[in-house]
Amino acid sequence: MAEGSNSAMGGENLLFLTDEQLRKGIEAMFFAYRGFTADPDRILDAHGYGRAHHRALHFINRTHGTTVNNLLNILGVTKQSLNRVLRTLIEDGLVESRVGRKDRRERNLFLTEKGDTLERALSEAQRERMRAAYRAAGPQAVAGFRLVLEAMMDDEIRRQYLNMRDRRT
Amino acid sequence: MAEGSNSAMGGENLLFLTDEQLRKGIEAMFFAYRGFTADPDRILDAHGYGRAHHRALHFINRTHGTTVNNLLNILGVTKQSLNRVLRTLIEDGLVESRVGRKDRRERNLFLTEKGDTLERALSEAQRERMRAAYRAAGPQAVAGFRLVLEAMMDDEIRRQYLNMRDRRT
DNA sequence: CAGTTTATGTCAGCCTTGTTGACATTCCAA
DNA sequence: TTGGAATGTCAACAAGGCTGACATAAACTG
Repeated sequence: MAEGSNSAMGGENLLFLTDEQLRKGIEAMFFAYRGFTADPDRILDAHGYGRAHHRALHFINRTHGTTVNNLLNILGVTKQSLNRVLRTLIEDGLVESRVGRKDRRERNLFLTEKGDTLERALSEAQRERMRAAYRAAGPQAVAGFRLVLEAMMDDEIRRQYLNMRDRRT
Repeated sequence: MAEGSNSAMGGENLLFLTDEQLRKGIEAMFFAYRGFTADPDRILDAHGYGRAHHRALHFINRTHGTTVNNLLNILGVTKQSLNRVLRTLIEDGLVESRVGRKDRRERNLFLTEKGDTLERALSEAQRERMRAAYRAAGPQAVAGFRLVLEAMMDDEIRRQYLNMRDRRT
């Protein structure tokens, strides 16, 4: 009977919106996010870094030469908070900060080779879990997964997310 | 660690597993989780609480009379960390801690009426966003969403998650 | 019963990563 | 050329993770 259970009753396509179904979705998000961060966390820990470092490395790698201000918008933290993380990454030689050419108030951020190496290790660990989940769930599930996640974002963030151009599809 | 590692190169049914697709999925998780927590965070902030309090309230509500130890397993934090949060909730009269009947070493945790009120406000805000996302994405997407999330959890956690019996509301 | 294990709570102290405030530098427009 | 806006840095504080040590009470075991 599990099958046609969606459209069976009066609410038609709303039957899956019971509080119970929603609660399951909420808990799934909570537990899945833990898994999602678990593998990089282990690597980071071994290097004495935290999740904040990972996020910085990810988005610097993603948009070479990005400015601090741009990074702030994406990460949604204060500049002071980001700066602390950025400083250690620069001191440790993972990130290079170059004074902007056009506007010398800006700093353009790049990964060094060392930074790139760590970023690859982190993202590969995370991709590996994502890949396994995608394989287990199948292509159609993946499409649904992305749709729901996108619908869950704040409007402004979703706009940014969708506008980030793909690098080599 | 192949360089241009494009996992799609060989198999047609793996076409969606390019590094680029995986990266998009990773970023979608990151941004969506922010949205997922944004509404409760605002409410919590107004009450002087944090996310840790929300998690405790959620799972106490979800499993009335649960023990401290059980909560520790679900939340995946140390008892010192949980205790700090629990203590303030008890002091503030949101949670009641009763000595266990069967085993008097245990403490069974319950929400008071006040605790229930806050929990409802928090979960309703979160459900509302989830509901909107589900509506926007459609039933089929929701099924995929849940499948991928479940596949992303750590094995032990997934086992717990799946075993949590439904409370038919 | 004596000794051990289990469940819980508490104190102290550390770390990461948020926050706000103050301030220096640079750019730009009036 | 000067004042305001933008950008980034330094300092200090708070939340909430963590570990370690220890206390208590109850349960279990030989």
